[in-house]
Amino acid sequence: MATIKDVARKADVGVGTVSRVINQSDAVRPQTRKKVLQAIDDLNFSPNLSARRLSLGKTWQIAVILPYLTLPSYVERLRGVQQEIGSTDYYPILYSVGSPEQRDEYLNMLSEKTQVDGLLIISMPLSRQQTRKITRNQIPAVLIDAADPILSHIVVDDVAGGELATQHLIDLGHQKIAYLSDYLDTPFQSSGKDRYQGYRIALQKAGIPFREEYLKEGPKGREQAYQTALQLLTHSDPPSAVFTSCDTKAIGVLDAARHLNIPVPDQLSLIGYDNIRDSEFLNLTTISQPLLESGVQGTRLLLDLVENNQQGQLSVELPLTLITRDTTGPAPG
Amino acid sequence: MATIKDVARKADVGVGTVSRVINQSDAVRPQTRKKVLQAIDDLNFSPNLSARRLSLGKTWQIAVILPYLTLPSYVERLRGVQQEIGSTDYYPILYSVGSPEQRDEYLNMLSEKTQVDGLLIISMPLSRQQTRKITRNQIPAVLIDAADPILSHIVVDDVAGGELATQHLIDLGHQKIAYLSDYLDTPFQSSGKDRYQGYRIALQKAGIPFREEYLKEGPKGREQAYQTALQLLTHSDPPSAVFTSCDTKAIGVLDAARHLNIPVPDQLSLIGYDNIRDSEFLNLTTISQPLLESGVQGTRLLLDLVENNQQGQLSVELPLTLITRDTTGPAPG
DNA sequence: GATCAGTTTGGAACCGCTTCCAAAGGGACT
DNA sequence: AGTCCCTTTGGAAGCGGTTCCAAACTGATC
Repeated sequence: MATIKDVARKADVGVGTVSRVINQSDAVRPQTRKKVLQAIDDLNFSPNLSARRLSLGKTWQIAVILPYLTLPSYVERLRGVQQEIGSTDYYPILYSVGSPEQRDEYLNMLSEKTQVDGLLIISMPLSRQQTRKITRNQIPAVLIDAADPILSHIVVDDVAGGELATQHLIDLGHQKIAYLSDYLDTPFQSSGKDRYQGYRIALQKAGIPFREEYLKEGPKGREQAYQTALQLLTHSDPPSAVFTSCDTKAIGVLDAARHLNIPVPDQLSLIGYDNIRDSEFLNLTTISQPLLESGVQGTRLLLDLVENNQQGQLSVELPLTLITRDTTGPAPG
Repeated sequence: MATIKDVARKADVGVGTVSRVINQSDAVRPQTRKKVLQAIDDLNFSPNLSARRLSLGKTWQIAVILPYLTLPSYVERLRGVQQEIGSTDYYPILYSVGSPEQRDEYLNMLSEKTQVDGLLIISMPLSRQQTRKITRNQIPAVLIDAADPILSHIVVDDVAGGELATQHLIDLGHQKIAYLSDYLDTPFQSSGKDRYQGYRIALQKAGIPFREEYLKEGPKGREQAYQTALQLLTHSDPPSAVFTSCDTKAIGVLDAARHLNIPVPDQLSLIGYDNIRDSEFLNLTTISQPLLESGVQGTRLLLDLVENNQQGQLSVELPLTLITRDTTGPAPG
């Protein structure tokens, strides 16, 4: 492989001049430039990236840390990252995380600098300690789909989302609205709680009293939701509408309604959250968040940090949208 | 940022010794090692990757060139790559290709060496010229889901797959079998065409005449397939079975059948291709190709090339399987 | 043709690591 | 204590770029 020295010799110039030509920089006399270009072409020269990086102290690489691509939402956010980064000189290195241990391993390694110019962390909240390590080492970092007390991040306003969903049901005339959720009190993920808060706000604004028996928490998953819904719907005074904290749960409720022969949306309106792929197929009304957009904006934010070496936290809140499909309708009676 | 020199000074040893400790190499006296480790810890030292790469003449990075992640099959193959590469010291850099121009740009750049240690090219046939450039520069490269006259590659026998699918329908007594596909004549992908060939072969073997109006080409995607299927199924003499070149399209056809109130599989049998994740949920009969496995094997092959610097082409053909689910049944009447 | 300011150029020094070679150190044996 | 061989160590050289500085060149002006 030819080096810059070879080119310099061949073109009968100094290495500095070759470097200047390569970097399209400054003033090189046209005839000199031509000589150099010719030599580069003759020798099929291409600069060594590692050398350039060492010299420049910059890698032009961004670490993208995200869960192993099992969920469509991860893929979608990644697509956003790619879309945005594609128009820059940076390249993404994928760190696909399959377990908490692996996550910690990667994060540890990457917070030691000199590996990449910045960290983009997707759908993965950080521990206090990890956050501290990153800030201490002054590594530009942005979280997508996770909040952080110190680092910049892109999130959605789940309180507003909860309100949006509930308001939709209220607008349809519903008064007896249940909320079915994952456990509200977990230290790891606050979205369920936020959505619940939105639910309460919407009720309050509409002057509908909150009813304890319409709030159901439980473990994650469709099956769990199915069981809970069976109870809820056979209650002596059952709700006419259910808002679930995620689409997976909504599907469980849909199963239960079908099992109990309760027609949806005639007898029961149902709204989920997240707009997962299955929801489209099942025609589930839901709240959608801008997944791709989160990747785009997160990348943009990170590159800003990297390039301008800006300090300070920036947190962006993306808007949610109501997707009206076939599982919500006017309140019966 | 601390360098190896700082560590050496602090531990009162030579830089060579520090390097030896970092690389867990050779013989360093335990007490010396301890001193060095202490200094490394004190200074929060972490070696500069660019320097190391320059010195070693190796990047530990693999370029993964693949189409923008629109199709689940791309994602699935990528997952295979990640799974396999995760257990090594290498890391993938994603080059997501959105257009032929971009593909050429990336390939050109990457064939110039010193950027990465190897090229993994997914779902993207190369031109003669590109192949030549890569071989001339002696860059280890492997194609997944595309054949090549010179470079190693992982493929499936799509002609056999097309035949397998069609034969399945014929076995069920179908005579009016449509084939719905991406555009057949594209320089970008040949699998659609191969599958089509298999379709024709199966028809011929069974003595069923080919009918022009049962062949539908069109752009990628579910929505497109939906539209096409609406036409096809409202034809005066509609097919009793449809074979689509991919599951995404099959799902579109399923939508159309539902929209037209055509029961599947009673009135219409439907077989897809690829066995994407959604197919399982939808109980779609399909031809399964080991997508994830292709990523795994391709990566393994490439790393072999990289590490052993082996020459010679290796081409692996992965087996296809018929997955019988609920969308195919006996021909009506 | 001498002077001068501005432009262009060559090349040493540097980025931070690995590795090779020679030198120093250690222990077993005479 | 001296010898020998093996282990351990220090540090210079090299990887291939960029950049800074001083030197060389340019041509306009007197």
